[in-house]
Formats: sequence, C-alpha cells, structure tokens
Amino acid sequence: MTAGEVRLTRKGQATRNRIVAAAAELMFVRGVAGTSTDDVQLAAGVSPSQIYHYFGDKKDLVRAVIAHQTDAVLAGQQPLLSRLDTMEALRAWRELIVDMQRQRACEGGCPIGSLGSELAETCPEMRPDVAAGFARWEAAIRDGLRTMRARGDLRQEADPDLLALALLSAVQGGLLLTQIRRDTAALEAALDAMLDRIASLAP
Amino acid sequence: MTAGEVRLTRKGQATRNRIVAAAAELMFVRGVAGTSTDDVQLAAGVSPSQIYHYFGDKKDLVRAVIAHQTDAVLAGQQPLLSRLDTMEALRAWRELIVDMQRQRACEGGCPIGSLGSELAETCPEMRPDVAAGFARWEAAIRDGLRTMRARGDLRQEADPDLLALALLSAVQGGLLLTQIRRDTAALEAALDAMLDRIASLAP
DNA sequence: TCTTTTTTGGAGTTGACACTCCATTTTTGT
DNA sequence: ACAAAAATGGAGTGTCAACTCCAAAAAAGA
Repeated sequence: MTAGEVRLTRKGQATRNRIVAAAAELMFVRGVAGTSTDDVQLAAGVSPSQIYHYFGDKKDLVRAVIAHQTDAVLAGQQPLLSRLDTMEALRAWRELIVDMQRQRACEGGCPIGSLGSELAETCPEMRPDVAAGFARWEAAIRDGLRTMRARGDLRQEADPDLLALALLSAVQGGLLLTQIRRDTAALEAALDAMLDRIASLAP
Repeated sequence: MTAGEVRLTRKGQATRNRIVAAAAELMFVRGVAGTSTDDVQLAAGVSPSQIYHYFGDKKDLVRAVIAHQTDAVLAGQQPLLSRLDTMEALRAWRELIVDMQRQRACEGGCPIGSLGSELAETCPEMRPDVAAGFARWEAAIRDGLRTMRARGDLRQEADPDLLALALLSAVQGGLLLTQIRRDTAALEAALDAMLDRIASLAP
C-alpha cells in the first residue's frame, strides 16, 4: 500500500489479503486499539514479522482495513444499493440493513462508522480515508434519489443531496443506538421516519 | 463509586471530581484507550496513586466518566430539552446542537456516542451505563413529543416514542458524519429532515 | 488535644505491545 | 538449472501503561 512497495507474488498477495481480512474482523469486534498485531498474526496464521513485510506500520494496516470494510459494506448491499431509485427499493434496502443487524445480534454497529468514531480524533490523518468510504456510500444513495427526482417521483423542491446525507445519518445513528441497546428498534424507527419523509415528498 | 467505598471528605470529593472532569475531557478528545492514567494524573494535578484511591481501576473511572458526560450533555441542552413540546422549541434545539458543533469546529462528535461506540464491544459490562445515558436523553425528547400529541399538535396516529428514537438516531448519525467530515451539513440535513417529518404529522 | 481516618506523594513492578533483525525457505525470471 | 527477489519464522528490544506499596501529611471526631 505504501508508495515504493516491492511487487507482490500471487502468494504474497494472498497473505496480504489474509492479514487485512483478519485485522478487519478483529478490529470490528474489539476496536483498533483493542487489536494487537499479535492478535492479527494469530488469526491470519502468519509469523510475527509478516505484517511488517506487507505494511509499514500498524497505521498502514488500519488504512487497508478501512478500504476493505468500505468495499465489504457496499458489496453487502448490492445490488439494491446501486438502484435506490424507487420507494420499493428503498424499503427493501431498509429491510436488508435491519436484517443484517438482527443476524449479528446487533453487535458491532457499522464497520465504517465504528472505525470513524475511534479514529477521527486519535488518528486525524486517517479521517479522510473514512470520509472517502462514507462518500462512496452517500454517492450511491444520492444517485438513486436524483434519479427519482429526475423521473418526477420527487418534487422539484426536494433536494436529493441533502436527503441522501440525512438518510445516511439516520442509518449511522440508528446503527449506533441499535448496537448499544442490542435492539433494532432505533434503526427501524430512524429508517422508517426518514423513508416516510422521502415518500411525503412525492408530487 | 464502588459499593463499600469509605466516605469522602469535602476535599476528597473535590479531588475525585477533578479527576473525573480531567478524564472526561481527555477521553472525549483522545478516546478511552488513548488516555492513560498518567495523562489523567497530570491533567488533574494529582499524584499517581490518587486515582486508585478513588477508583478501583480504570474501568471504574470510565464508568464515572460516562455518568459525568451524560449529565454534561443534558445540562448543556437545558432549558430547551425539558420543553421540546412545540415545533419552535424543536427548531431552537436544532440550532443549539448545530451551533455547539460549530463552536468546537466539528471535533469530537457526541460525548456519549463516542464512548458508546468505543466501549460497546470492548467493555460489554459498560454498555448498560451508556444505554442508561441515552435513555435519559431519549426520555426528555419523548416527553416533549408526547405533550405535543396530547395537546393535539400531532395526529393520533403519530407515535411519539418512535419519533423520539428516530430523532435521537438522527442526532447521533448527524454528529458522527459531522465529526468525520468536519462539516455540519450532515447534522443539519438529518435534523431538518426529521423535524420536517414531525411537522408533517400535525393534524 | 489526641486518636483515627482519610488524603497524598512517589518509587517500583509486571506485563503487553509495536516494531526490528537476521537467517532460511520459497518463488520468479532467464 | 541458477541467480535474484520475495516470503517466512522466530527470537529479541525498548517503551509505555496499568496497577501496587508504603510511608508521610492533613483532616475529622471525641
């Protein structure tokens, strides 16, 4: 990931991926600070020095984890996420997100949001990485809402960009409260209220 | 704070408060894991052993910090928070929250939410403490909305309890995105959308 | 005042964690 | 096959953080 990294063989690439995947899983559950490089080594089944062969330092690894989790979150919401341009699609997406939380017993919150909250002030240099992850998510939502407005499913006064930001905020807040309460009620209430708001903006 | 703690003199109480306040400030900025007991000692101007005289261990101190931050957040929103029973009051409260973030340059997010996100999985035994903090906040919002409905400012079908949960979620998500983007747009969009939703539920 | 309890200071201990070094094995490219 | 480059194993290092101990000072209560 660092600039002048030597090139990787297929085996090296696989090992690197294994390290990132293991680190992502551990950091999702225990947080970045709560995950030691030893933990990652053990989980990935690599020897102690491997991490520093593939990553400059722990921060470098965390950066890779942020990118990995962003990809995973967006992929987990496909194909719905790229077609959020009807109320039906939005409602189906709402169900998907709520179901995902239920399946993991409301543990862990949002993989991107948790990283963001932990790193925003402690590692300011990584804040842009998290922001970029959120931007990709936001863009997908925004595209759907823009399509709705262009098609005439939303009134002209409705601002799809602001609604997308508000909807993503609702998801994040709902996920946080859901994680802390161990109950999806907050996530459902937040999403339903926001989707009802959008529905009320039909012509 | 622990059960069988010996009783404190006035001076002891003051020292304890100084430790909690210093720890709260540091943990708000650097996170719990990023704040060492040495840091707290220095900031509070106490000798190294003081913390363990007043608190059993670091977790005990964190518990006190959660309670302290909950009090601080609720106090900072008074007197508006206890009278959120008109749209005007809700809009004024929205301004207050946004202004507070602006004043701190969007740094730090929600004092309760940040703690919750960091501790929910790493220290499961403290999750109920955070949940209790949120519950107090939620209750204040809920009371206002219930009053609105009882007075007839909200339709009978409107569920004040769900709306309160959704509104708190919007605040939390908005604060998180605001912290990461260093821009209050997300918080404003989330709050405005949720308040518009509530306004649309007038008879 | 005089005993008891609380508060304070500071040195010390233990363990964990990020990171390094170097030798060995495996893979690559010719 | 054979040099060069990459991947791996494992021992080791220095730092820092949580927590302990004990003795001295200050306050409380009688």
